[in-house]
Amino acid sequence: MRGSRRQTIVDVAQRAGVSKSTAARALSNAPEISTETRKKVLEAAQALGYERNHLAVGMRSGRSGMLGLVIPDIANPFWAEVARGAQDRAEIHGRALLIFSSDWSVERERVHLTSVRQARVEGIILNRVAERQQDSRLADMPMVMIGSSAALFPDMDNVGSNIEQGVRLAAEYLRNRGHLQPCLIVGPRQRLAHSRFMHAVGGYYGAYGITPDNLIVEESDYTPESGEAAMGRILDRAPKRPLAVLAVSDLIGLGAMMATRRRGLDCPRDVSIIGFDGIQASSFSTPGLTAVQKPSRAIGATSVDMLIDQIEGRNDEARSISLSCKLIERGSVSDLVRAAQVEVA
Amino acid sequence: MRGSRRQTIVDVAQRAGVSKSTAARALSNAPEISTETRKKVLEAAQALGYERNHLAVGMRSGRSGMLGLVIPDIANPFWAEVARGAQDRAEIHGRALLIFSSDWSVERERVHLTSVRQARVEGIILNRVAERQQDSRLADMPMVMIGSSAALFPDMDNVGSNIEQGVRLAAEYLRNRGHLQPCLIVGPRQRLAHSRFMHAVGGYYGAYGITPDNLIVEESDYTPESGEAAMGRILDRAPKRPLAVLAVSDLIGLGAMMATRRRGLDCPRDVSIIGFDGIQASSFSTPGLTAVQKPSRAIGATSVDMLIDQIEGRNDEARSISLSCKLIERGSVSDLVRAAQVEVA
DNA sequence: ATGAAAGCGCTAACAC
DNA sequence: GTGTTAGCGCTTTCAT
Repeated sequence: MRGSRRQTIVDVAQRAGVSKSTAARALSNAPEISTETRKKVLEAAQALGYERNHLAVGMRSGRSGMLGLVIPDIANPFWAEVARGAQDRAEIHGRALLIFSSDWSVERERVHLTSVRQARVEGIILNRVAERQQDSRLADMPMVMIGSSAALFPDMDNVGSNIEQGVRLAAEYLRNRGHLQPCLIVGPRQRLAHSRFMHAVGGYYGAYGITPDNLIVEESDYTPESGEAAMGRILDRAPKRPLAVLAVSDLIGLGAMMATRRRGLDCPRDVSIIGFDGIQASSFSTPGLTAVQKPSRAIGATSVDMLIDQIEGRNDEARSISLSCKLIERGSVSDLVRAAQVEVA
Repeated sequence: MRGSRRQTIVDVAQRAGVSKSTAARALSNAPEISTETRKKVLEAAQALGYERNHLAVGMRSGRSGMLGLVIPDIANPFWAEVARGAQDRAEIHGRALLIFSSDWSVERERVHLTSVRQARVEGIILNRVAERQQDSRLADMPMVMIGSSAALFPDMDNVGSNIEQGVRLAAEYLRNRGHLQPCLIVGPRQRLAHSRFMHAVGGYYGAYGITPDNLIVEESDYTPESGEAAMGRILDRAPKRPLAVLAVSDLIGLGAMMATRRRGLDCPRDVSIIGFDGIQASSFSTPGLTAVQKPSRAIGATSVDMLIDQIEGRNDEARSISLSCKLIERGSVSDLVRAAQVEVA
């Protein structure tokens, strides 16, 4: 059989002594077929080493068996986790995943979106970099938005982490340990994730009469290097110690920790840091980075489930799912309250 | 145009006032077409919002525009980097990437291999988990093997890191700093990567009259937890301090560092550790993990280039490319030699 | 340089 | 329950 031409359904049908369509029915587990015929066909397929041509299937039936996933960067630990969750789930639904990294570039995102559509994926899961108003070309096929940009598309299915709850988790944790007014290291200001984060922060601290203007805020890219630089600026601006920092991502928080050390300061004694992501790398620093963990894998898995629902025509109107965050306590935040009590005693 | 049926090449041809085939030629940049006609067709396509159906293209031409990538785990930092390298390169060649995680399971690998073949990818890049003798079904399409398993397929294109050179880099570095006989934490013994690693180790140390039997060796999975356990066993077996450990992966090395700390020992003073991977997470530990860095992205990129060469019919016989490793010096290895000199002085 | 026609491998109506 | 037939949208001879 090696080296010979690829077997088609016709070959299988011939060998099984049935018609093309009967073979097709047997191969696709159609119900209206006799057990005996099915067995014959399956045996023939097996013997021939037949492998269904999904291009042909997709062409005829409209079901290509593929889903598109367009994210900023597959090499970023957070997005890699999301991708893994999506992959596992897609496998369960019998779908393959076409994955693209837009690298936070609007232009690359556009190109990739075109690619997935041309590949005739059945649906697209997208973390949108271009956060402008809705692009009409996005509307005409099953699609699920993931991450913060989802808010811009209220009429679309979307799934993300519950930022409000996550921020509350972090802020409460800080507050319970005596850090009432943490500094913030936020992401790029033009990104939607930034306003969502600030809104959540404002919501929490507003109740305590603190507005974001009262807080020291520095901006950073989602890299440790940039986080380190931002922390440097905070240290310049805020000579008071001890001090606490809430970083919008773990990588940034980790960078902040390096800056702290580089200045001869100790984390958590002089500087407390809390991250936002919950990636594995944060468990390796000393101290480990206490962080709010986003439900990365679940986001990937859920987005696929929602997409399949759309594809199969269940789910009439747009759903918005927001998955809870968890706090991973490690050692990067000091407990000022306990310290004070000990001192008194 | 919204909501209406998807535009086909026939629609484009009609609007441009040419035949289907002329439109097809214009759209695929065929040379034998007048500039004027091409322009007309392109405009029509643009106006209609036409998007080429790659399923149909693939079906007719045999070029689906897709490549398959089957790796152990996209959420593993090393493999995520490989995937990113492959992705960027695939984009350049106008190909999309179908990515699967086998999770080190032979069964899942088999299933995924079937999936990519059914999707009619033009070629497959594979890190083989099942390391038995050659599977005949792998031979009949363009394929490049990546990682250590490649050695089992001498008649296939393959690309990986130069383990011998990497081990030499690590061993030499250790030796120069007075660590003449490091302990080893190796990966699962049944995996081919293990024998390759041990062979390289044997090659280096043989020259110094040291056989692997003289070395303390512990086995570990590619996780920090498992590495931590393995380090615990080493510490039990080897009471002598200071001591050096060469770990076969960064995640394992990082785990070893945690075990060291947990025992109240100091890295690098009591225990020196060197890793093998060069992932970002290793830069966050204290001390940072000195490690041999494998050329992960380059492996991904090169594998795609080789695959495209195969697909396009260049490259008659199997090539084996092995990319050099680099040493990333951080702080996890002590310098016994200098320490001794200082003492003397 | 362009058009007509065939057909890639499959599924979905429609017969029987 | 099974066979027949007609395409899905495109590329590719083969004419012209």
